[in-house]
Amino acid sequence: MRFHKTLIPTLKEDPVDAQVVSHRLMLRAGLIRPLGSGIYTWLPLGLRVLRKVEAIVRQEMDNAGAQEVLMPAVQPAELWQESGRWDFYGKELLRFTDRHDRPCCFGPTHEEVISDLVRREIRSYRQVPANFYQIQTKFRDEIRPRFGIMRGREFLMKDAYSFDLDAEGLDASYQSMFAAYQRIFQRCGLAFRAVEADTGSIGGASSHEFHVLAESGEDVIISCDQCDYAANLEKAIAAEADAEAGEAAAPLEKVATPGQKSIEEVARFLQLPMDRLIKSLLVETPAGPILLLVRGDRSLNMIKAANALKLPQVTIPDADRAAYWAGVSMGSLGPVESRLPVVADHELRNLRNFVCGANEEGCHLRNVNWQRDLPVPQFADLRNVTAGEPCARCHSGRLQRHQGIEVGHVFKLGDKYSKAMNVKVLDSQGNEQILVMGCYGIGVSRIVAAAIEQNHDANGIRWPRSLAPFQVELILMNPRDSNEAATGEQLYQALQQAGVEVLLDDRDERAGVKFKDADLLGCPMRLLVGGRSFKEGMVELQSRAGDLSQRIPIQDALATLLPLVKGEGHG
RNA sequence: CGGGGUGUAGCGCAGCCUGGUAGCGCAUCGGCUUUGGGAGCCGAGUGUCGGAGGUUCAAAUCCUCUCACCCCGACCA
Repeated sequence: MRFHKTLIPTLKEDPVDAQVVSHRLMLRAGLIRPLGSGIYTWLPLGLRVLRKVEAIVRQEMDNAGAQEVLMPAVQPAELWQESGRWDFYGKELLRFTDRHDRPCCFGPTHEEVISDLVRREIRSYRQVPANFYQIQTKFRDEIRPRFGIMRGREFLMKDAYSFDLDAEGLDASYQSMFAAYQRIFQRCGLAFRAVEADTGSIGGASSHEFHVLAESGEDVIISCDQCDYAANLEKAIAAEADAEAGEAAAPLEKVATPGQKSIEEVARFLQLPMDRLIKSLLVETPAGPILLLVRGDRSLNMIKAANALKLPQVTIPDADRAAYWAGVSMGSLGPVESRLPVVADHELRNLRNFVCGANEEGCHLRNVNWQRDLPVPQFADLRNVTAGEPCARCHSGRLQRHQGIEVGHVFKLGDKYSKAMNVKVLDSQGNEQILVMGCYGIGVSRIVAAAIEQNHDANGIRWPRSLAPFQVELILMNPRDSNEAATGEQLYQALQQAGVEVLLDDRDERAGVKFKDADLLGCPMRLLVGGRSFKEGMVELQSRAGDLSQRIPIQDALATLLPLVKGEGHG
């Protein structure tokens, strides 16, 4: 491809709105341009990278035996009403009506559509297992799109859906996809980790997420430093501490704690460690207000809370409503003689002589004990684990905390959709049987951003070889010099004939401009034709990684370069 | 959703407080000189000042409404 004939609008200055590296570099390198909040045009260079990811995904899915289809982006509401998600899915679902006033949505995912297809077309147990996938544009009307392509509203996703006769079949399909995903992310040259995950609004039994490790990641993942336990923070658990030999119950005591609101303030005021306090959190749910308790030094995880309560959503009410429900300000709220339903974190089960709000303005209770002072509540997993806690699986390791970008997610859906939508076949005995489903997503466009987060330096992108828009950028130092131009042209043609993807920078610009742009664009290899070395019959070969810089005779250029760019590597 | 911020040339910004000829840098176009890490000089073009309404002799500037974009926020909110 010729630079001067291609739209590659590089920017010298950092776009002011871009907060993360990948967003900045994608704009600066001319890969994308924004159209609205969370929606982007992919320019020629960016599209090449996107197609690289797509091709890798497609190959591995095909190899794993999945069949490619392409489903509609626009879907009728009836399907979503049938699965029950029309009401359950919140504002993220972009809804609209067609000219006949029929409600529709722009598909954020395709469980309903594929279920509908399969129930119509697949009748016999002989036709399963089957796995269908597509690579398609999705739209999710995110609360707050940000970080460019990383969390856009419109994005390119690969989604696959497996159908099996029984749980064993689903296990096999799941494992096959899990393995395919590992190959995909390896081939993309990414450092990633598979973790146990919450199932979110897709629903279903068990699931794993694939995270690219990066500081800018929006998700927190927890992993053990000894065994292979790894989980999303929304799901991660730590080993429970052993019950301590019981401290004798001390007499209950009400203490005035004027003006001491936060756990920290109260702990300091009473000269107690924070883990002797109980944090009382009033949350709002579709089932009304509920009081949640975690240890003073812990934090509540709302997703865990929603799961524990078996409710779709748990939110923090605004201060006025909270005070109305509680009858006291939040700083003095507590579970003793509370009118509200109480759920406590597991960790509090063995806590004795603890401190909590007295439900009386500016007062706390100390030496509170379950049973004697208040009924033993329901216990559940409500809290975030913290780095350094012992691993629940191996008990010898310690938990670590990383940030990750979720690029893949595999679920065992079970019969959640197939039952609701009546997806069944006749088995070998002639009996109807509901199929069990799995679903498997990959954020194709997000991988492009994640790859940049992991592969860049101060000067620009450093593409892994497998994703680079071009393997080689051939810089013509002075296109107006006919000798240099002719040699550059020959090399350009020869490389193309040898099947090498090459970008010819034939712009009539100063050398410095082309060097800066080449750094920014991040092709793994750079070939300089012209200038000083040319006068000596040489060209210069450099790697973007900086580990290679050599002069080679013009006639040897092709032979030297080819082995370095052939095949798929991680460069 | 709540809170905050910003909208002025393609991009980055100043001007607004205190109303009175719409500016600067980069980019673009032309010319000359340059030419190995984002060149220099000379010249040129470029704007419904986000939109609507209002106040005023006069509005980028003041007031009201509105739209868009960005940031922050779910353990004292």
